[in-house]
Amino acid sequence: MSVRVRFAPSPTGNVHIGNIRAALFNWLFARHAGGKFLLRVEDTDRERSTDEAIRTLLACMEWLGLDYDEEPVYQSRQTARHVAVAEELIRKGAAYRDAKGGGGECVIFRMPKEGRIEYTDLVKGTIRKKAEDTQDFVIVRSDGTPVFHLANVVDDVDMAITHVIRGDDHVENTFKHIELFKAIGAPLPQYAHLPMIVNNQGKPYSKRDGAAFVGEFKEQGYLPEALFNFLLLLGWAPGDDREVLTREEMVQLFTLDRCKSSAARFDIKKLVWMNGEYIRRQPREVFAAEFVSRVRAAGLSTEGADLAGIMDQMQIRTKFYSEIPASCAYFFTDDFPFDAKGVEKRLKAEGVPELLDEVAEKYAALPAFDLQSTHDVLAALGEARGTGLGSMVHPVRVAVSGLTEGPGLFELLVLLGRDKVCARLRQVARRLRDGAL
RNA sequence: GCGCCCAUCGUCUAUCGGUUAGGACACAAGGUUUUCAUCCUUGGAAGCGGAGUUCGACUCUCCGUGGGCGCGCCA
Repeated sequence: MSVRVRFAPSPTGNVHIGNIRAALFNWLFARHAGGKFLLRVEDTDRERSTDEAIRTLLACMEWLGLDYDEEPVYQSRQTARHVAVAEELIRKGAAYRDAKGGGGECVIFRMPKEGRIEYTDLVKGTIRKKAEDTQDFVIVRSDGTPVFHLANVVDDVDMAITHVIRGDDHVENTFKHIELFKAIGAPLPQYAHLPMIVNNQGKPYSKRDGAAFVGEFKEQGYLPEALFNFLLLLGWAPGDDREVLTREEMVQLFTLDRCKSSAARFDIKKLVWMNGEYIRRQPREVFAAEFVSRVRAAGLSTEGADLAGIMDQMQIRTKFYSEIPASCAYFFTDDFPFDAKGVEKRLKAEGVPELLDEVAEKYAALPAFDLQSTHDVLAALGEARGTGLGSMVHPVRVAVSGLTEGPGLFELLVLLGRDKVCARLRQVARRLRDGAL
């Protein structure tokens, strides 16, 4: 029988990373097996399940490349079917009406009273429980609406789901679900329960622990491929030492028996590293497209700039695309901001304006303005003053870029070009004398 | 309280009875008295405790301990 799995989120307006990870594992499992990955929107909470919330959900899935097969099923449209199944269960004697709890009569499902219920979890192994430790439970509320367990199982039956891959927090529910499947007379799916993503305290990772929703990662400049890869490594490993994998490798290598059964802490530092790793590995055209669009979106013009040279320098040191305008503005405009600490530390020192003027003068007189010559001028000056190259480099860097970090200074100078460099050095010297910086 | 699940470096993990317990992130040092980053090299860093099974346990079993989850007319 061919594999059919589903992602069954209830749209709340935000998509939690723990949730999307379940989607990711389901997707990988389906793609690996050549089966179907289905989407079921559990929108029975009409308050929160707005059209907007559903759009957010779909957008997050698309962003991560989690494409689904067949039309999405909207659970709220299946209510009549759920209730009909409950009626059927009453007829079979598997459920009964009761009025003890709230208002009117609800429908309660009968759990076995003796023996044991057990199943083989594809990641956790055999899980069993004595029947006496289970209790009958409500499947239709007294207002006539179906409860999660019923809806979930009936939909899985109707969608012919073969494998239920979901969070750890459902291991207990599975006993109820199995009995429901049996009572309905439907074949049991196989189960796989994924460990949870937890915070430093071992509690389920939540918005209080940092970015917890897919949308936040997107806003903060994470690449979907990096997030995807990182989330996969939380609970799964290929078995060899590879960590950065292509989507194809993931699909090919993914199996549930390689999933871990213990919870994983969310370590943002590794995600940050991985994001930089993905940016570095991107083909130049991809990086270039993103780079240019970020620069232009910040209102800067790339006219006349040595884009290829700049990108050579910047691709290896970019961790987030979102930081590009700030880290590169000085390449594209003379009106760039100065880092206050850098100014204080490198420019507000005795003799700096004179130094900058002198450098400008020497640079202007150079027969060729290149890596070697620009370096030699500063080296000679440092030598003459007995202060070394470092004390030349730092003020010049801040003067021409406003920043204390960036490409190697001489690479940076050549990329800017002699005219801009000299003009900026003189301008900064003037502003320093005028106390305007 | 009852039940279920889990337990390797600080973190993510490899190991499926025999390894100097490997890799990655992070950290530290060096290559690099021009920064940041990249790259390379090096370093420190782990089997929760106790029994048992076995010639031999990180690995299997049991008992503790710790943590998580479940026990809704929530999903």
